[in-house]
Amino acid sequence: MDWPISEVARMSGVTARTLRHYDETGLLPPARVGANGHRYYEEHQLLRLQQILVLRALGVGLPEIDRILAARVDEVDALRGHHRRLLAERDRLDALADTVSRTIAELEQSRKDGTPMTINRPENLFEGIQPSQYEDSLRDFPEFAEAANQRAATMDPTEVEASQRERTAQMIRLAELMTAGLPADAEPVQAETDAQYRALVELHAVSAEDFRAIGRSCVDNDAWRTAYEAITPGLAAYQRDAIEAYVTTRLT
Amino acid sequence: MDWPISEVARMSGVTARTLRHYDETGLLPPARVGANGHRYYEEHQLLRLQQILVLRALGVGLPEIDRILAARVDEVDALRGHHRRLLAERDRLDALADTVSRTIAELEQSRKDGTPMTINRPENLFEGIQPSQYEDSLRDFPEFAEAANQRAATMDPTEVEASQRERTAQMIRLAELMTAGLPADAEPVQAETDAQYRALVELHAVSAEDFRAIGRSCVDNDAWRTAYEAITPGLAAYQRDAIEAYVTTRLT
DNA sequence: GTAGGAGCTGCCGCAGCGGCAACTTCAACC
DNA sequence: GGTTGAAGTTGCCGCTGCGGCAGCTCCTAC
Repeated sequence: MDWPISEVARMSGVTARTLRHYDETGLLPPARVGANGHRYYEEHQLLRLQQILVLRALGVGLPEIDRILAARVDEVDALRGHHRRLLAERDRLDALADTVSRTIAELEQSRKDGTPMTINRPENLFEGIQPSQYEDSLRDFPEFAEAANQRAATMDPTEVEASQRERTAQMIRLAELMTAGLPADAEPVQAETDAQYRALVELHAVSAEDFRAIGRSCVDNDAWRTAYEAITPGLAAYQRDAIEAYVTTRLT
Repeated sequence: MDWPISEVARMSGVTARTLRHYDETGLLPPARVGANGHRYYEEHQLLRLQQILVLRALGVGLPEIDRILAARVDEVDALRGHHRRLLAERDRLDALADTVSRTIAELEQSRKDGTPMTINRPENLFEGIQPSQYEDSLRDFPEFAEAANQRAATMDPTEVEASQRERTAQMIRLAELMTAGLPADAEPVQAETDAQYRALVELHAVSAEDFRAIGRSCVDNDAWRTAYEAITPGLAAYQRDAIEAYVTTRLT
C-alpha cells in the first residue's frame, strides 16, 4: 500500500518539508509521483526512511548516509550495523553519565572538606563528550594520525571527500571479495591489501609490526570495527586476516 | 590555576573557535582576559563547560542551555538533573535499538516465509526516533496542545521566547518557595498555582479534573518530570501537590 | 461557482559552528 | 635591536539541515 506525504510525516515524526528536502537531494525519492504531482511512499521507502532517521539520530550527515545506504550489501546486515552503532552510542551516553556522576561525587567531597574543588586531571571532566563518529580513528597510532592530519591540511574539501570515498570503496571491494568466498590470503584480496599498505606508506614509513598492529586494530578498536561491520558482518576480522597474511608473505 | 584557550580546547575536545563563540554569546565568559587580550579559564569555567557540552550532546540549543544554567539552584543538583537526562536519552537509544531489532526480526521472518514484508503498524517503525526535548509536552492533553499551538502561531519569536522564559521563571519561583520550606498549600504557593491556572484558562477552558490531571502529569510524564527535576529535585511532586491543594480549595 | 484542505516549488533565513585573513603579542634566537 | 614562529585576537564568510512562507495548483464538498 502507499501513503501520501502527510501520512509519512505523521507516522515518522519528520515534517513534510523534510521529506521533500530528502527527495530533492535524492536521498529518499518517493515510490511514485501521481498525475497531480503528489508524492506517494510505499513500504520500501518507509524502511529506508527508518535507516535514514536512525543515522540522523546518531549525528551522521546526509551525504554520508547516502554513502552508507548505497554501500549496504544486504538490508538486514545494514540494520544490524545500525543496531551496533546505536548500542555504541548508548554506551557513550552511559560513559558520559559516569563522568557527570564523578563530578558530582567530587563536588560533594569538596563540600564535606570545606575546600574549593581542585581539578587534577581536567581531561577527565570531558570523557565521553565527543560523539562517536563514523570515521576512522588513528588514535592508537599517533605518528599516523599526525601525518594524516598534515596531509589533510594540504587538501581542499573536495579532495578530502574523494579520499574518504575511496576509503569506503576499498572497504566495499573487500566485502565483495569476502562474500564471494575468497580466503583472506587469496591474490585479489592481497592486491587490495597492497593498495592499502601503499596508501599508508605515502603518509609515513610503516614497519611490518606497525601494519600488523593496524590490522589488529580493525577488530580491537571500536570505531574501526564499527565502520567495517557496518559494511557487512565479519569484514573487520577479514581485513585483519588479510593484513596478517600480507605481512607474513610480503613484509617479512 | 588557569588555562589558556588552547589548553581548554585540547582537554575538552571543542575548538578554540567554539570557545570564543561561547564567550561572544555570553554563554561561557573566561575567568579573565589578560593584558594581552588572551582568554584564561579556571576550574569554575571548566565545570560550566562540562555542563554546556553535556547539554549540547543532548541536543539542547545554546539559548536554552543559558536558561538552564541560569536557573540552577545548586550546582550539584543541576548536575543530577543532567545525569537524569543522560540516562533518559540512553534509554531512548535503547528503545531505538529495540525498534531496529524488531524490523530485523520482521524482515527475516518475511524472508523465511518467502513473502514481501507488510507493515501493519508503520508508526512502530519510528519508535524512539525523535529526540527527547527539554520542553513541555502536552501530548496527553490534545485540546491544550492544540490551543497552545494556535496561540504560539500568533506570536513572533520574541514573544515565544519571553513566554518560555516566564514559564521557567515560574518554576524557579516555585522551587524557591519549596526550598524555603513552605508547604504546598501555603498561600504564596497557591498564589503561584493560581497564576499558572489563569495562564492555562487563557488558552482553553480547564475543568477541576483537567487541572488535577495536569498536576499528576508533572510527576507521571517523563518530559515534564525531567523539566521540573532539572530545576531542583522534588519539584515535580511539589508542583503536583500545589495543584492538588489548589483544586481542592479553590476549584471544587 | 466558492471555500477550504492538501500539496507543490522556490526562496529566504536560522543555529551552531569551522575556516580563514589580517592583525597583535610573546618568547627565543642571532 | 631585528627576525622568526607560535599563540591568540577580531571579523567575516560559508556550510548543513532544515523550518517557514508566499504563491500557486488540484481536489472535494457544498
